[in-house]
Amino acid sequence: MESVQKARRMTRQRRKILEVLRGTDTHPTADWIFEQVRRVMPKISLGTVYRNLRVLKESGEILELNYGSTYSRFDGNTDNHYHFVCLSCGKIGDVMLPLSDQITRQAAGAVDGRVEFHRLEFYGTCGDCTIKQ
Amino acid sequence: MESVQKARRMTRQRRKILEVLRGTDTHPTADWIFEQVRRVMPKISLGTVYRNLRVLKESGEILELNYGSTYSRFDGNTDNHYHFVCLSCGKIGDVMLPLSDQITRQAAGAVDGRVEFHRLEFYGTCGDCTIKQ
DNA sequence: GTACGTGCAAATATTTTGCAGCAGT
DNA sequence: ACTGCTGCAAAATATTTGCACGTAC
Repeated sequence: MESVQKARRMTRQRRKILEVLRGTDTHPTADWIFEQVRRVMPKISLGTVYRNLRVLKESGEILELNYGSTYSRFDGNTDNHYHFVCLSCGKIGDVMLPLSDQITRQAAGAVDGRVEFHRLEFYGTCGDCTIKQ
Repeated sequence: MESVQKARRMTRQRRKILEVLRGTDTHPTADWIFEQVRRVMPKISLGTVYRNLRVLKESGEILELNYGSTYSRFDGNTDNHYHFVCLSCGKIGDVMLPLSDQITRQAAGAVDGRVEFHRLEFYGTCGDCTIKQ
C-alpha cells in the first residue's frame, strides 16, 4: 500500500515552465504559461504544460489556485500567503499580511479531523477598477 | 451604464433545486443536484440546473465553492461561514467558528482597493479518513 | 540503456448556449 | 399577453490521456 516515489527529471520544458511561473506575480493560467513558454520552445504542447504543472504541484514547488473561476491559476510562490481577488476584473494579487498559525489552531478545535493548513482569500474591488467605476 | 434587474420567476424547477440544496449539508455538485431533482421531475435537463444555479448565485441565495477541484460545489447556507476540505476524500464540511470582521479590516490596510469580504478554508484529513489510514 | 517525458491528437469532463415551445405573473 | 424559463442537443472550455518517439540520468 506504500506509494512509490518516481524519479523526476528536470527537462528543458519543466525548467522553463518553472522559470516563467517564478518570474511573474500575476498568478497565470495554464494557457498563459503555455503562450510564454512557446515563445522560446515553439513546439511545446499544452498537454506538456498541464502534465508539468501537475508534477510541480505534487512536489510542492508551485501552488494551484481555483478562486471562483472555471479554470485554475498557478502560483510560483509557495511561502503560504494570502490572496486578494478583484470581483470586477478577476485579477489576483498577493496580500502582505503575516500568516496566522492561531487561525489553524482555532479551527483544530472546531473540526472532526486533523487540520494541516488554511487558505484565506479576500474579495473586493481592486484599485484600478475602483477608479474606472 | 446601469444594469437592469430582470424579473425572476419562481418556477417549479427553481424551487425544487433550492429545496434540494437547502435540505443537505453536503455541498453537492451540479450533477448530484440534477440527479436528486430528476427523481421527482424526470424531464428536467442539466442545462436548467446550471442556469438556475447561476441565477440563484447571482441573487445571493446560494454560494458557489471551487476548492481545488475541476468542478464547482454549491452551498445553500449563505450565512458567511468557513469550510474544511478533506485532502484525502474531498469531502467539504462546515466549520463552526465565529466569523471575524477583524480579518477583513486587517486586509483592508494591506490591499490597494476595497475589501468586501473574505473566505477562509481549512485543509487536512477528516475524522473518517484518519481512522482508515 | 532505462524509463520518464514529450508532441500530437483524440478523448473527457464540466459548463454554456441557440432555439422553439412552455408557463409564471 | 408578455417575457422569462424549459428541454434538447450541440457547442464551448478546460483538462487529461494513449501512443510512439525522444532524452535526462
